Amino acid sequence: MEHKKKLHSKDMLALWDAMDILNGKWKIAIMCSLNENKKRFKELQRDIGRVTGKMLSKELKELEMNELVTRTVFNTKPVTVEYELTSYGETLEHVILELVNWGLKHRKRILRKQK
Amino acid sequence: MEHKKKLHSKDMLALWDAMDILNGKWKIAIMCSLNENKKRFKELQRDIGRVTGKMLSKELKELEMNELVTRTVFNTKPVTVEYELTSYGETLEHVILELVNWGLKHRKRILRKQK
DNA sequence: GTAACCGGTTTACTTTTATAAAGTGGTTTC
DNA sequence: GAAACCACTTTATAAAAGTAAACCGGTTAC
Repeated sequence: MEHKKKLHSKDMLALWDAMDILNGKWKIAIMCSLNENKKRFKELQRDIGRVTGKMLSKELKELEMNELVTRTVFNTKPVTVEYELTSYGETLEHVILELVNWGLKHRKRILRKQK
Repeated sequence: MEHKKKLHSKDMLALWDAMDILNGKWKIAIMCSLNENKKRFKELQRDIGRVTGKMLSKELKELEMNELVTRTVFNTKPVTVEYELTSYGETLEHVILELVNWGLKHRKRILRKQK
């Protein structure tokens, strides 16, 4: 019976936290869009497509709460609101790239099977 | 206006795939438990705790479908069923560790704020 | 003055996810 | 023969997540 390292409960909590923060249908799409460059509300909505105002607003609030995104209001008329990925938000890049890498391998694997 | 690399739609699909596979309240817990060593249904249930039979069975089926876990039935009486992480399942370790690392940093950050 | 854009919020609804508890068919233990 | 374990499945319900569409106050363009 081979034994590999078991994650401590502290690690498990950290894992839940990370998953929790990434959870939500549009969060990753939002961060990927903002990683390109900062955007306004409607710009984000057009860029992501299919997302409703309600969902975009909800997920942006959650990202803001976790300090992954900043929201800046300018006193133009009509008001301009800019969303930007924080430097802290950028630290998620490694995680996201790992997910992309694994996902790409997974897709290749699936395609091989279908032939 | 600084431009960073934008993820291609292919990468975005891969990202959705990966998130999709990790999605579900107990999936990561199951894989972490099985990473330690293979286990039977009730062993898993006791190890994870709080998970209902229905959920465990559902999530195991999904993991099996994605070939991350194998299910082996032995003709003992009563039947023995063993779940084991596949070598493919083990390739998720990098992803999981990235998530753990980020989560740990995140928790430290939160604690600093609370002082 | 009316249509359209901005950055949302509200309402009403559907879908998905998760829970708790009981049941199933078989086996072993006493 | 009663209780308990195994690996589940079924039923019924509740909570969470997501959607579609209308609405809001304000501003600008025609």
